[in-house]
Amino acid sequence: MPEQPAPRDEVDDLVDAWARELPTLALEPVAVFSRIHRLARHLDLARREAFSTHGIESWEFDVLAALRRAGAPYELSPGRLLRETLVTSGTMTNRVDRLATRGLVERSPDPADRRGVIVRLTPAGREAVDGAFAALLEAEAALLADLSPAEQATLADLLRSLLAPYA
Amino acid sequence: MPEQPAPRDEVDDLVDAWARELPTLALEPVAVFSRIHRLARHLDLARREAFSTHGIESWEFDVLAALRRAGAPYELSPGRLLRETLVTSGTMTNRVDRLATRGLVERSPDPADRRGVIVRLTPAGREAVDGAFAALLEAEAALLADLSPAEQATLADLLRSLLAPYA
DNA sequence: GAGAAGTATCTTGATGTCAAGATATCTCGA
DNA sequence: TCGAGATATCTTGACATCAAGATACTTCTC
Repeated sequence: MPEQPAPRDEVDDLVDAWARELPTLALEPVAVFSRIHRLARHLDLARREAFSTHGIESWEFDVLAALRRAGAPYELSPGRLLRETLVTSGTMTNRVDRLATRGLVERSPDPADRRGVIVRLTPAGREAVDGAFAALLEAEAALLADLSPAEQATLADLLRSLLAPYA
Repeated sequence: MPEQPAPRDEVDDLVDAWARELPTLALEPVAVFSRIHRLARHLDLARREAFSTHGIESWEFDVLAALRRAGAPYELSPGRLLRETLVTSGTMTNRVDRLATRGLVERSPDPADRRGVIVRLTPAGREAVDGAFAALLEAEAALLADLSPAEQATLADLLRSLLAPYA
């Protein structure tokens, strides 16, 4: 039950423009995916903003958060980290290097596998990620304020359905 | 009316992990925004895949599509293009350079403003963008297949509400 | 109409990411 | 036990992007 329907947005204009130029195409997918694309972009900016007050960047949060979610002792392998964060191994090597330089993580050899490495959150890293996560939740909650709890749940369910094929 | 509820997804696991580690935080926003983030990523891959069969890349499509939507004679200024595609001026200069080299757009001086430039779609550019757009719609429609038309409309409406503050 | 401020585009230098490949180590079957 | 293939991480080189600034032109104000 939206209090009032949302006004036309930029994607409505986008769909109209395509409809005018290519009237024979079925444009329904654009209304969904173009909005997801744009929201993701705005979300990135909001994340950057929220994290900046805690002195970390989005890519740093992604890595630190994966370690934090793992629970004490906050350790994961680089391979596990890159699977969690969907980046390549070269990128992860670079990220861990820089986080270690900043003292937010430590690298140590894996005693069980001499090819392996263990990345562990330092106390400073844990402090940074916990603060940044709280700030992120606060910022995101503000973005959801116009939706009722029921609408939020409906939205989450519909998004889960779209994500299901990738499980 | 979903035929059957979607199975648990990776974000359900993510939320559970955070809840285990930080039980006092309200995690509702994560269920929405983390899915949007992930969907945007999968969507990027799907776009790349759909466009590759037409020999163009995502960034090329973004520029060509803006020109195509403008309608005949398919002309826009670089400034207008960068506002449409949300990139910086340096990026747009680079993109137009490469598209012109490939013969998909042409650059000419703006007769009305000697600072200005006009970027125009060539016939080859129009052919490329129309084919790529059809392929994109087809791929996106497949991703939406599990949602009923009513659910698709609900989803689009909820996303519009989230996007409204940025209008 | 002359100067100041605004606008449009391009250039430069730094950065983060990726793809491909190199190196070291492990695992499993013969 | 030996070797082939799998696995884990790191290195390298190329590239697209961005931020900041340079240049050229236009518009506004007095």
